[in-house]
Amino acid sequence: MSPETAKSLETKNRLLEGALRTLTEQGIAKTSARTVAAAAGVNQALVFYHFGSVDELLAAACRYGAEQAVARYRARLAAVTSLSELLAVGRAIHEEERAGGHVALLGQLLAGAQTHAALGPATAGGLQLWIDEIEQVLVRVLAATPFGEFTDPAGLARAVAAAFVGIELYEGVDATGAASALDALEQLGVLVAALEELGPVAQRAVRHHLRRTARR
Amino acid sequence: MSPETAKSLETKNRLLEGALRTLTEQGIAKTSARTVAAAAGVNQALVFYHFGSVDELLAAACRYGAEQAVARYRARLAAVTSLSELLAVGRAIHEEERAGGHVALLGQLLAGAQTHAALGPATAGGLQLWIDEIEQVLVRVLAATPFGEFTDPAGLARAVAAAFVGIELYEGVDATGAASALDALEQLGVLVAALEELGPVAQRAVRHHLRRTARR
DNA sequence: GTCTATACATGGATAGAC
DNA sequence: GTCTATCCATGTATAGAC
Repeated sequence: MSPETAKSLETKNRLLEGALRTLTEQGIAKTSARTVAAAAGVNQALVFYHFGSVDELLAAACRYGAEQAVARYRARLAAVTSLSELLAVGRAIHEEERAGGHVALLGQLLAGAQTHAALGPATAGGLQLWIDEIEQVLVRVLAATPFGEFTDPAGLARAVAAAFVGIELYEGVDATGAASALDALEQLGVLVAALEELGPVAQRAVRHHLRRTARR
Repeated sequence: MSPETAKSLETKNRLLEGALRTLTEQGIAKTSARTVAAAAGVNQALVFYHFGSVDELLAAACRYGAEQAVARYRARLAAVTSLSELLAVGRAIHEEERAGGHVALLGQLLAGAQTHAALGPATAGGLQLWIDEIEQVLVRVLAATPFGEFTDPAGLARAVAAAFVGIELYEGVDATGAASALDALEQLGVLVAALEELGPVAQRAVRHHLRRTARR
């Protein structure tokens, strides 16, 4: 669009950061041009000058925030080589998210997308960044199990991402409940990890049984 | 409180229904005393007269709506006897939710609870109704598998409920993605169902292996 | 090009009419 | 007891100052 002077970029960045802070701390219901501008320390009308509308600012903030968040965890996810490790990393991310709230932010935008049509594609895009990372991990991890050929990493990655968003939102109203949910999933991970470690003979038997009964 | 005249109850009910309609159709961001009252066909100020504040109305609507929704599915959940059946019922519920949106409504309230403190307990309570139902099913279903003794139905029920809320919200911005997520989970259900049908000898072997490696 | 002052719309809440 | 008219706060958007 414009040549993007330093001053303009500075203000835009302040607004993006302000939008993220407001969304995570106040939620979509309390996010407005005024509240965001207050968090950013700039005049309220600059939202409209630089982004056209509140929705477009939020859409931009979504992309901006999701990229940052995913980049933050990318290395750790790339190091995962088993399902139980994936669960452990998920748990660690959850702990950080308690403070950062980047995932719950997607929940806020998902909720807002209901009315603010412009948020739909942006939020889907932000979630997609997570999905892509998770899918890569799942492809790697599932190939090592007897279940690899019966699972769909692309679909599962979507399920995992959406589920994680749900759990992060849930954590906001019942921290104990969310903790027990993650505990249970971790336990489930240990279970599957144990199956991963079945001897080669048993693995072949399971695989054979699955091929007969679990035809997709 | 008051003797609850017929007229008062009528207005309250209209407001509760109006709140549910507004939350599902417009989302938490567009839900206000005015929009709810418009949907209910009553004067805006009646929200405050009958419920004290918008938040208290939403909290009441949450209880009201969650009870209705859970009652609607209770019989079907009670009939579930296996994991794959549970997944199938979950899928069927999702299809109905596309129209009804009772679960996505919990997502909206979860998002709103961030700021509107009064919504937190109410939403947690609404979710709890779902969790209780799911937990009962899981207790029943898991006992029949070789994994029963290594899983925590209470925690898993929370994980399942939160995940389902996340997927319903996700469906709002990417229907195809949500469908593939559910497909993948269904496929996973078939997989586990196949393991359920391992012969008794193999089941004992798996169980034995788990006892050694998956000590909780 | 960047931002402020200002106009107009919507939302929350209550004093007082019926 | 039930509800309406009305007030003030908050939100969106733009016309015009710098």
